[in-house]
Amino acid sequence: MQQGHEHHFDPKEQLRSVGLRVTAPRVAVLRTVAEHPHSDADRIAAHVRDELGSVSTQAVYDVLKACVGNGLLRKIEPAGSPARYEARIGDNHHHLVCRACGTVVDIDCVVGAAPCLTPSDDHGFVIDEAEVTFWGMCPGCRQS
Amino acid sequence: MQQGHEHHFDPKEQLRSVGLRVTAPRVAVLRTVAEHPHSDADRIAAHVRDELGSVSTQAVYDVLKACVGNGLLRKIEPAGSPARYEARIGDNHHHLVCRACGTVVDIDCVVGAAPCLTPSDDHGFVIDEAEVTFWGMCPGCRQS
DNA sequence: CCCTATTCTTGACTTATTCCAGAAAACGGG
DNA sequence: CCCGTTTTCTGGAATAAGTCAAGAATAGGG
Repeated sequence: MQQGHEHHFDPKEQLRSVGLRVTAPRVAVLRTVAEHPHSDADRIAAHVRDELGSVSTQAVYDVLKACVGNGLLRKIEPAGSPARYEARIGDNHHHLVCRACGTVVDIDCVVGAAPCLTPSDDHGFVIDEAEVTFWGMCPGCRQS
Repeated sequence: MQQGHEHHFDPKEQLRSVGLRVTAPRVAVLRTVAEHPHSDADRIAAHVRDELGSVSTQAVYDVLKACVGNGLLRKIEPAGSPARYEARIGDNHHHLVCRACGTVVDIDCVVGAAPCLTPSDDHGFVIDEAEVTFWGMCPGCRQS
């Protein structure tokens, strides 16, 4: 991987900070997701196995669940693709998905404080999130 | 069902208008979805079987796919639940989903011309839809 | 009213994910 | 530094949602 570590991103420290044990699969999963955002479980498992030799599918799912549950990762589930994971959490950004190849890219919320967050009628619900997904065709797929 | 047919909604005519054959399963599916919006395939199949006696699961999936493909129904896939279907199409409304029970309710787009429809950077994509999903807890689940 | 294209049925199969029970490894106390 | 407990990881099986395939049935135009 050519990408540098501009963020000085430390998976071990992240894990400890939320009270999770530091294990090789967890560190590898966190690093993989940071380096390849919007990967699905399969792809993450493949990368982790490249790095560690052999890790069970379940370990990958368990790690992902633990990290999502502790706020280290975010899980997104665009219709039609398996769940995808990203390390960029805490900011209110959205996603743009290609209908053809499923590629996901991040979209910063244009309108600042998210006007979409306030529906006209909340039907008595307590709303905690407004998720925006843009759908379209990526440049590559448009040429086919 | 107590709800009247204010809309003078005719499934047969709808089917013909898009060039689909009129069959009992199709009519029953369209009516079921109109009467029970946001139902999943299983629930729709159950209602259709109540009405017609016996219809295969595949027939239901085929009918749903045909109707979605021809613009008679819309398919929504909130993370964590099976796909759901609704007959309200053509308007740009959104959805509010209960994190606990999965109940879906319709939300009219507050901000009129949908400012969210214009992301800051489209990454070269041709965007054709902005889908907004609100997440929260419904009144019923909040009490548990 | 018949023919043909389309649709429906049955049943097996995929894909994504979860469950389970036991083996292995991490971390805090002695 | 080692030990025990707790948590995690492994391997295999199971589940849920949806799809595929081949033949039987049926809608509707001519």
